[in-house]
Amino acid sequence: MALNRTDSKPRRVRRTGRSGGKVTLEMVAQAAGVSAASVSRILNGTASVSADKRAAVDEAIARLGFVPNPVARGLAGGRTLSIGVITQAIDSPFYGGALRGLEEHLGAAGYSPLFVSGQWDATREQACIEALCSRRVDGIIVLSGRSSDAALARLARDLPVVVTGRALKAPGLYALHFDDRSGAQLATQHLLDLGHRDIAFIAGDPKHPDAAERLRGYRAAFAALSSGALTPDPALVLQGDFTEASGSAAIERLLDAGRGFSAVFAANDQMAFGAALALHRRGLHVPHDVSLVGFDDLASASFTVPPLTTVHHPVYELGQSAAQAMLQLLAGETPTLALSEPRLVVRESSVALAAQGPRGRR
Amino acid sequence: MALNRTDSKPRRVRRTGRSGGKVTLEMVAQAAGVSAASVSRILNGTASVSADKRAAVDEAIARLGFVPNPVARGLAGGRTLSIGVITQAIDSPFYGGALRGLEEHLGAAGYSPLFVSGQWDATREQACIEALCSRRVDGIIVLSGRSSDAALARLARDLPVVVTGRALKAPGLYALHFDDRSGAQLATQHLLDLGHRDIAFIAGDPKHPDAAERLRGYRAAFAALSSGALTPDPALVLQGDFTEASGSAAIERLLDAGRGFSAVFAANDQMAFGAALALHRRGLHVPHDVSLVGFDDLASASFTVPPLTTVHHPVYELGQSAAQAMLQLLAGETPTLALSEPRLVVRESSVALAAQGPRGRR
DNA sequence: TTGTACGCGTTATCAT
DNA sequence: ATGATAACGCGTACAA
Repeated sequence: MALNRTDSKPRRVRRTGRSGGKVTLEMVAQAAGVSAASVSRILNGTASVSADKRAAVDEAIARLGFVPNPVARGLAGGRTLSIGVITQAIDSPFYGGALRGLEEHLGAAGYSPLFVSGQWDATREQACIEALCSRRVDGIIVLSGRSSDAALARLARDLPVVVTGRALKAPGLYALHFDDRSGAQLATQHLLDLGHRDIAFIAGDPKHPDAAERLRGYRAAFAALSSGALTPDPALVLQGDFTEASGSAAIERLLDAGRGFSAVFAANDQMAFGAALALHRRGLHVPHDVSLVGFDDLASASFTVPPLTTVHHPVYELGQSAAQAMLQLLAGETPTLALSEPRLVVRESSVALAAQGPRGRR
Repeated sequence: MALNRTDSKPRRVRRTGRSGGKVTLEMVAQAAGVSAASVSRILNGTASVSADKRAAVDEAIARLGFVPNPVARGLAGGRTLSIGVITQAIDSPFYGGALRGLEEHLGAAGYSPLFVSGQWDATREQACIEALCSRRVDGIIVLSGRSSDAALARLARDLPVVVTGRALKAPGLYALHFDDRSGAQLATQHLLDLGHRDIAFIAGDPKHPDAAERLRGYRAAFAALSSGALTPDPALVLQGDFTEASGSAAIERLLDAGRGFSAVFAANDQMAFGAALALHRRGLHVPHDVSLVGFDDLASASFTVPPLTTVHHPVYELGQSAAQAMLQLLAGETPTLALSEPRLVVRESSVALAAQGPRGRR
């Protein structure tokens, strides 16, 4: 059998050395005079190792500048140290902060987020999930997904899942819930406290659970005021879809209908911006003629003219907590953290009814 | 040897079935009655295959629901079908559109983008690049990076690189350049055409190449007007850093200095928004007292009060083209595509000097 | 504690 | 054209 071991034909190395000085674990092992297995064990903290071997290996790693290959790790160990993150639109002004929080906190733990966009489409979202699974992500975080609760629960049987924007309990899954309802109630209450009664509401995309919750909050504030007796005029509830354009359109319809109102509460800041523009076009000033309140507290909300009163939605914290929860799930622990409560940020777009001019009143 | 094959202890499969019904290429090969190599060849279009074998394999793939494992592919073939994308902030309102364009066009070609944030820091950016390389991305796209030209050229020797925001030529690298200078000149020219002469300029972060170009464009417009004789008052050039807050601060300083001005050109929309707010706080109205022009044409620019006149920066197209260029580089071709020219979008924040009130004039 | 041997799922090389 | 077979770089039972 030693017959063809004459070494007459030294085999070339295959890879041409792309992606830098490729130092393998095996090379480290050789340099340190130990087996590859030991190096692996040291890297992963598995089992114990003698101090001197560890020192030798550490030295070799540093000297050779060894960096483990995540791809090989993924194949061998089943862990890729990457977390799939499904967002609805990678360029959403709303989720931006969450993505940042995720990136920072997952990164600190050695995990890399894999961002994909679901485009508010259940089918597309499912395709994203499958793509992520095929890439062997260690877990999946779904930001306000369109998938059914059942689908997510099923997914959670295969790998850790963290979802936001819905209340859902299932093994291997953690739901991070923000209280949209009381946030909306807070905002409406603020306008009621200012003396407003004819408060228009621009609702969000009905397919979005948050939208329904915010509408409930709006109604709840009226109910709380009057022990259930008072309910807002249905004519003051306009349908929007969370875009600026829909906010503008809602105001147009409202104005055309001739129904008076002194304040507007939009289910998100983007619609509030659109509403402000439509009011402006009709010669109505915020807040002198109409008070305006938004929801989400986008970064730009404090720089609009006038700065927008809105409900702060802790998106960065959302990302941070989602990362935290995922990390705990991965560690086999059960997350318990919750999001902070909604908080009203009063700026300059809302004033007392008494301080407004007559034009906006009915 | 049959001694311990009594099946008294049925060996568990190692992987517990995570990530769905794991169907391997080998299983497909077996089902189709061919070798694994052939299946691989069919999948990759390498070499020729007989029609009947191909049919059998296709059938088996469909029947078993086989989906190739990108991780194993990455290890074996050296290609991961993933492209690293370095952005400065994952939640930047400016680059959002570019990320979307990248995701869509890379995805259509079967590639997945890996988004990482450089945080405007050369060191951090370098770390990102190394992380991406260790994950064996097939190429890297750098959106307005802070790395040196030399560092990028060096990187391009290892893998295809596409950069934006700088003019740079190197083998394996393609630079996608947007003409910030003429864009800024366009905007300034617009204000000059409207009769303005005291045009303040809020400059961007000096560490950003675009910022310098936009300043040059501002000056060039004055030079063009007067055959080089006219040059804007240095007191009208304020330093900003591309944030809303810096735009506000710049206006504050300008107003405090007492130097009159009838128009403001901000080097990006965010600073223009900040400027608008600062003017508002000082009781100056846009455009009645001061005309205002921005740069970038953010999605929100058309919904501010009043809608902002600005230079359209084709960010979505930027992402699309960067993806295209990367794909061509990957295919061994030499990209030739260029970005469309800057285009002024006139909205309602800029009017003729003659139409303005006296307050903004000096 | 440490080393050996094998497996992860695919591509590439070398035969045939 | 097609099939064995050896990598790819690492994790991990199992043995020592």
